[in-house]
Amino acid sequence: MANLTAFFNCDDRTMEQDPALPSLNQEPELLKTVLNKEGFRFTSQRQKILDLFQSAALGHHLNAEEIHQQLLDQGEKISFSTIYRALHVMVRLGLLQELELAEGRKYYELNTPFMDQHHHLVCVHCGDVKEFEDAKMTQVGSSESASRGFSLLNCQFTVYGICPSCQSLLS
Amino acid sequence: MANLTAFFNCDDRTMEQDPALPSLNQEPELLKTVLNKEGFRFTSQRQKILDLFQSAALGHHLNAEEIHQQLLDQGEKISFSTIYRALHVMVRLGLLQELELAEGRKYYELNTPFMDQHHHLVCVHCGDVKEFEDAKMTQVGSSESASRGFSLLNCQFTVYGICPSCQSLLS
DNA sequence: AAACCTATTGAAAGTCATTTTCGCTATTTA
DNA sequence: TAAATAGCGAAAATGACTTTCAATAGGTTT
Repeated sequence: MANLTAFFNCDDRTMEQDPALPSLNQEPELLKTVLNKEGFRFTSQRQKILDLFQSAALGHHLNAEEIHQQLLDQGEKISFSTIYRALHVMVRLGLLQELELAEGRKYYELNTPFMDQHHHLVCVHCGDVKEFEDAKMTQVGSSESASRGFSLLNCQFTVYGICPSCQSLLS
Repeated sequence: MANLTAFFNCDDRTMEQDPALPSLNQEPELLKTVLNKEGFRFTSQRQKILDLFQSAALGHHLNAEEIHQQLLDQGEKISFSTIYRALHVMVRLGLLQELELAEGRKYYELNTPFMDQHHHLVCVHCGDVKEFEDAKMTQVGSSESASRGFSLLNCQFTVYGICPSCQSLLS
């Protein structure tokens, strides 16, 4: 069986990801509402983590280490366990999306409706990540999952290559 | 910087992935040839691991644990370090492809030319993985990498959802 | 075919991102 | 506002890989 922790490991509550994604950017109180609706509690740590994503450029991805560091930089002490737990809860609630950028660690970014979903072009040498959008991806993802009776949660297209500057370094 | 071990961590030899993929399925001696050409040695362990992939259905993916278990089942003792090292070498040589199926571990499968590349539909609940093909993926991957000057290594489209049987379990 | 060089192996120790445990604190709910 | 318990931080644990190192074996040379 799969071990997709961010989807299923928020303690033991059984709950499905909410298909109607709230637009948190506007409502300062919305995080509390969304959490409480599902029996989670609002905490300042969770708000601060979400704030990081909201103040970054849309589509910017962060990992646990970077979140920890950015909070330290702004004078907030927080433990890694809290960060990981908050990330899982927010993925579960559909606020964040978990990304596999093939670097041995997980990245997260604000979840966006399917139509705006973007994908990633990764340089395997320097780790640089470029984002791009292409409606064909979402089409293929939804038609493929529909044809097999899957209910679609999300889809990721990741292209691995070597960026121009690394190409010149390597040659 | 990225930590894509299978691309870059085969000891310290600097070598690029061979763009011309040999079709190993026919030639029993080819593994030795391919290894020796790049200064690697042919060993029975490497052959046995490759055999597992070749005897499985094309596109079947295995992780280190499964390889270890299957070899044990057929009476072969092998260490995990040997398995991981062999996998890295074979990815480096273009014989295998590394997959990120978002389950906290890496999967491998026989590498196929781009035109036959297939993608994955994963049930996040039971972990079941279906394969599918769609030429649009490769098109988008190569045009996107070309437009940014990246040299394309490979691309993976992974769709996450809930399979029909898990849907009925969960409802 | 024996000698030689060094890549590869297995066992065990080490890494590192993430998870869990547990006593204490803070948010909800009654 | 008190009782119930979700969430917190610190530290220990986990698990997938990696590395180390002495012994072995593939490939090459003589």
